[in-house]
Formats: sequence, C-alpha cells, structure tokens
Amino acid sequence: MRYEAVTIRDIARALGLSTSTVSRALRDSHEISTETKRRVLEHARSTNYQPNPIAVSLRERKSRSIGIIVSEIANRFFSEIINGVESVAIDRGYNVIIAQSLESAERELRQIQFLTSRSIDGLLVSVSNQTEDTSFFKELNQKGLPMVFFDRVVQDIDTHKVIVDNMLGAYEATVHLIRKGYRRIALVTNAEGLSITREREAGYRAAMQKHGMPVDDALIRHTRPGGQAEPEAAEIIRSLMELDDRPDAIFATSDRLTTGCLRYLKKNHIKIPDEMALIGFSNSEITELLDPPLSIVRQPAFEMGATAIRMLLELIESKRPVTQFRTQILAAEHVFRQSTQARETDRAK
Amino acid sequence: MRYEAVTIRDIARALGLSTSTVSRALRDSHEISTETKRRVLEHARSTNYQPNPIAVSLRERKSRSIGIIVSEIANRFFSEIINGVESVAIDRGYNVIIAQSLESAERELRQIQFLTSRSIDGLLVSVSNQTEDTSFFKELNQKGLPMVFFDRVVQDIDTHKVIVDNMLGAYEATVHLIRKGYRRIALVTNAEGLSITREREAGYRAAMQKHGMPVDDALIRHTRPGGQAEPEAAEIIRSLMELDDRPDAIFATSDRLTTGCLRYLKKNHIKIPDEMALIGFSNSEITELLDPPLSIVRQPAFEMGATAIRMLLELIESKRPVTQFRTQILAAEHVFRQSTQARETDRAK
DNA sequence: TTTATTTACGCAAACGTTACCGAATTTAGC
DNA sequence: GCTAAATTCGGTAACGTTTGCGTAAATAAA
Repeated sequence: MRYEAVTIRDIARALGLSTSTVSRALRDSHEISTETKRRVLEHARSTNYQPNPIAVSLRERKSRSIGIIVSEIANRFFSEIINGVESVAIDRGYNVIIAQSLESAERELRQIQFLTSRSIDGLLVSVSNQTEDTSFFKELNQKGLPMVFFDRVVQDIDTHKVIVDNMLGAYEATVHLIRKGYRRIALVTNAEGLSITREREAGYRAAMQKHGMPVDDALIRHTRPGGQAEPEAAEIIRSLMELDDRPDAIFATSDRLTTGCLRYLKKNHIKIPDEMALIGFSNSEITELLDPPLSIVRQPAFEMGATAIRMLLELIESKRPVTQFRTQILAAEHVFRQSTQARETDRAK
Repeated sequence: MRYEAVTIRDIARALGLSTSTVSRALRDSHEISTETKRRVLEHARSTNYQPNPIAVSLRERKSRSIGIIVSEIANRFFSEIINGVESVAIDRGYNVIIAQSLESAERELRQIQFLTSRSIDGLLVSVSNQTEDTSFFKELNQKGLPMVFFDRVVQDIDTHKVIVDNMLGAYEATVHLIRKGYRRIALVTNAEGLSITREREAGYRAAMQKHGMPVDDALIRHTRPGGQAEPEAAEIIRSLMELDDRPDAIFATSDRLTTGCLRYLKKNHIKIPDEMALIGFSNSEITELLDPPLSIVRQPAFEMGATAIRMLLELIESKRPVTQFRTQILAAEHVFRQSTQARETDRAK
C-alpha cells in the first residue's frame, strides 16, 4: 500500500492507453467510450488503485484537510467537539489536524502557524483565555483563509460563528440558585477577555437584577489570562471564604473551574450544599456520580463541533466569496441535582 | 496565506535566479555562494515564504502525517494518549489524523481504509473490542506500512508495541482487594479477544491463586465484542447480584466499565464498599470526587502516546527496513480510596 | 462523393518541489 | 600562461494528477 502504490500511469501502460484517458475514464468523462471505461474501472479495481491524494491536492491547490485549535484535548467538552468535527469531516473526505493552545497565547500563535504552514483549507478556532491580540486571526481572515469560530469567539471578526446561548444558560442557572433560596451567589468565571465570560457574566447579572438582588462585584471573580483553572479556582474560593459576608453559592462557568471548586470545597470540608451550593458548566459524563451529585449546565458539544465544520465546509466549498455570515446559537441544557438543593431554612418551609 | 502563497519561482524571478538555485539556497547547500544565500534568505523572509508541504510530499513521496485509530476520542484515557501523540508529532513536523472505531470492527476497517487512502506515513493502532480478523493489519504491515500498536495490541503481528503492565496492574489491584478482606471478587472485563483482557484476567487469576483463593469462573465476566460498556456493565452486575453466592467486590478493567459499575450500584442503592467494593481502571481526573472516592488503576496514557509515536517515527525515518521489534511496557499506578475500604468485619478487628 | 460534425483518444503543460547533470566562470597548480 | 580543479549556477526531469487543445477516425449531413 505504501511502498508500491499503483498509479494512473500503471493502468495506462497495462491497457495501452494514455494517462489522460485513464484519468478521464476514472472520472467518468463523457468523452471516453463505455468499453474503455469498463476496462479501466475493472483494472483499477483489481489492482486496488487509490488516487494519490497528495498529487490531487497539488493539482487542485487544496489539501482537503482542516485545522482545529482548542485549549486542551483532554477535556470532555473539547473532545466531544472534536468528535463532532471528525464525524462529519471524514464523511466529506476531509481530515482534521488538531492543535491545542493550552491557554497560552504564544503557543496558540505557534500552533496556528504550524497549521497554516501545512496548507489547510480552513480553520476552526476557539481562542485561548490569554489571547488579547487578535490581529493574527484578522490577517488570516483577510487573506481569505476560511475560518469559523466556535465557543470562544472573536466578536469583531466577520465570519461564521457557533456558540451556545451563554447568556440564557447562565441566566437560568442563576435563577435556579435564587429560587432555591441562595442569596449571595458568587460567579467564578474565566478570564475577562473571553466572549463566553462576558456573555455568562451578563446572564448572571441579568438574573440577579431581574430578581431584585444586589450584584456585589466582590463576588464576581475571573481567572487570570493564561492561568490554569484548578489552582485559580482554589485561590478564588479561598479568598471568597475570607469575606465578611461569605457567598452561599458558587456558579462556576467551565468544566475545569467547576471541578476545581468542588475539589477545593471537599478538601476543606465545606459542606455542599449546606454551607455552599455549587453549580457549573460541565460536560463530564459522571457529574451525577459525584459527591454530592452536581448541578450542571451542559453544552451540546458534539453538535457544536458538527455545526462548526459544516459551516466551514460551506465556506471552503463555496464557488464565490461569502459575504453573509451568521452566528448559530445552540441551547444549553440544565441538570439540577443535590449540589444546589434548597437551603435548609427553605426546606423547612 | 491561502490565496496568494509565494513560491520558489516567485523568489527566483524577483532575484533573477533559477528555481534550483533558490531551492538549494534555502536548504543551505554548499554549492551556493554565501552572498546568494543571503539574498534568497532575506527575500524569503520578507515575503514570508513558506514551502508548500504538498509539493514537498509529492516529491519526497511521504506525507509527514500519521494516522491513529482509537475506540473513542471522548474518553479520557484515549484523549490523553492523543495528547501525548500530538505533542511530539507537532515538534517533529508531523500531523496526526485521528479516527475512531467506536468498538465496531467494520467501522475500524473503513476508517483505516480512509487513513491509508490519505497516504499516511505510518499508523498507530489500538484495536476495537470487536476485532477478530486481523488479516487486514497483517497485510498493511507486510506491504511495509510502518505501524505500532498501543494498549490493545495484536500479538502475532511483528512490530513495535507499547502497553502498560496489565498483568501486574491487575495483580496488584486484586491483591489489594484480598488484603482488605474481600473474598468473592468479581472481574468485570472487556471482550475476550482483546490483549488487555487476557493480560488483566491473568493478573487477577494469579493474584487469587497466589493467595490461596478459589477462582470462580462465574465471577469472571466479559462484555460482548462490539458491545457498549455502560449497559453491558449494568447487565453484568445485575446478573452477579442474582448469584446465590454474591461477590463482595468488583474489579472493573476499563474506564467506561468502572463508571458503568458505579452508576449501576448507586442507582440500585448498593452500598459501596459495605455491600460491594469497587476498584477499576480509570484515567478520569475526578475519581477522588466521586461518591465514594474511587480506588483506581491509572495508566500513564500521555506517556504511552508519546512513546508510541516515537517508536513509529523511528520506523518511518529509519534508513533501512527494521527487523528488530520491541514491546515497551509502562507501569500502571494505583490509587486506593474509600471504595475499597476494609470490610466492616475487618475494620472491627 | 465531399464537407461538417461527433466521438474517442493522445500530447503536453501545470501544480511546487528537489536533484541529477552540465556548463560557465573563477581559482589553483606548476 | 596553460591545464586542472573548484565554485556557482541553470536546465530539466520527475513526483501523480487533471485539463486544454489537437487530431484521427467514424459518422452524419449535403
């Protein structure tokens, strides 16, 4: 398969034809007789001919591969996304080159340079939490590289995007906490630069205001750009616990932050939900097995990945330049469990 | 970047040189004057010249991409492996095309055909649990496609392999249970065809025998080839619970099986570890947060991935055909927690 | 029959590289 | 000052494919 691949020329020689005739026969051109086509097709099948994708790529000037960059592969949310991407890519004959930024803006740049140097046809990106300078993406976009943003998008770049309804997702999670009787709700969220951070924070604020609750900025905490979620989450909670007026609930806005919070709370023997309720964004499949079973906001990650690559292929395969871009918004799903059980005082009622 | 990539010919024209000279200058050939090299390098840098990897691939007859097939991406064990693979691949200028079998032998075949049709330079394989016919792999191997097996290997194919010490890993987990006072230890394990199944089962049996405990085949259960772990695990436990002489501990041998067992036990209010202890292979990062904290056997997945691709690149980049193959064995790590706490009767002592 | 039109195929260029083979110019050897 | 050897570069073919153009034979139209 590797060493002695049969080529169009081999078939041509064997059948006494020219390579152009064989090529046309394989592509079922109308200017080849049915008899010749039959002979070519049969010979191709019997010798297990496989067109050399590299030669085709060179000729067609496209690689039929696309790049995707996420912050971390070994994260259920992103691996589900990649799963969605892969599943449609393979059906359409594309392959997917994966890169991770590990939340470093510098590494993100390097990885994208690697991807583009491998002549990808398009790019799927969810930016790192450290990314401030987006000029590189803008440049790529202007140069005509098809790209679509998902999850963590760059607002002022004009292209397709796919996100979940972060605003509503956060709004409903917050409302849930309020309904359960929690009053001082802390928001433990990602770096400020991220689109998802702003949207989720907006949802949180909207919910608080709508229910006539004061928004205390001391309870809204962001991780540092480039920081790793788990230690940051621990540090944030630690400082929250030092407040005179402690929070009674935490809303964490990412997988890693959520488990980071849980880990810290358990380690310090802070009872959930009695001393501190917890709800968070998570795509882990075992949150119901945790102690206590965790209330979560789950994102349709697989679908997000599938949607993103469909949009990208649309861009790539479009005959003329696309100028109308859309942002697809998917709904988040909530699962409420014991970690946000009603407060004891409430339960007494 | 995409649309108007600068080529060697562009540089040649701009500098009044031939393409061959430019090519040689870029590769720092000794037969180009330093002055010419300087001009070429400078012009290349200023125009941001990037060699077209597709043209190079066609010329060199290699693609600098490798394929990897695992059963499922959205599984922490495999995503960590992929992480390890990616991290060294990107450093060496290779990209990685990922495919998943989803435990279907047929899909595995299709995916591998897709991979090979994309002219990969090598293949990383962990077979599906449904795979019986391995002739396809043998064929590929014989045709000279460099390949290395990891985790779930095919014994009688002569090539590099990397696995964990499954035998010892299972042995120690079993011994742990025995020491903690459990007597009827059930083994809930993967499909029988898998190398890891045989090895882990052997470790279990060895531990039992060594400690003078009877091996009851009724307690050794395999999932069906192609079956999905979670429902299979549930069904297995259900039937184990119907036994006259119930087991008092379960040793599950995969991530999915372990959480499947836990889920079933909790759903049916079977107390862990009092009614049933549980230990299992898992690479989840939140097993200590589960209820109860889970005892696990953890595999060095990242390292396994990194080792596997290093071996593969060794094969790919070797000047002459490699005939000496080795199997690298990594150590598994154990973490014992409450789910295998000593039995109550034991604790009383 | 002669001319016009299909039909069915081959030639050659091109995609962007690299490498073999020469060849012109400079330098060295004596 | 003449030959020999470096030094430095260009021409060209090749990797495997697709496609525009040309053309011979076969068919249709006159």
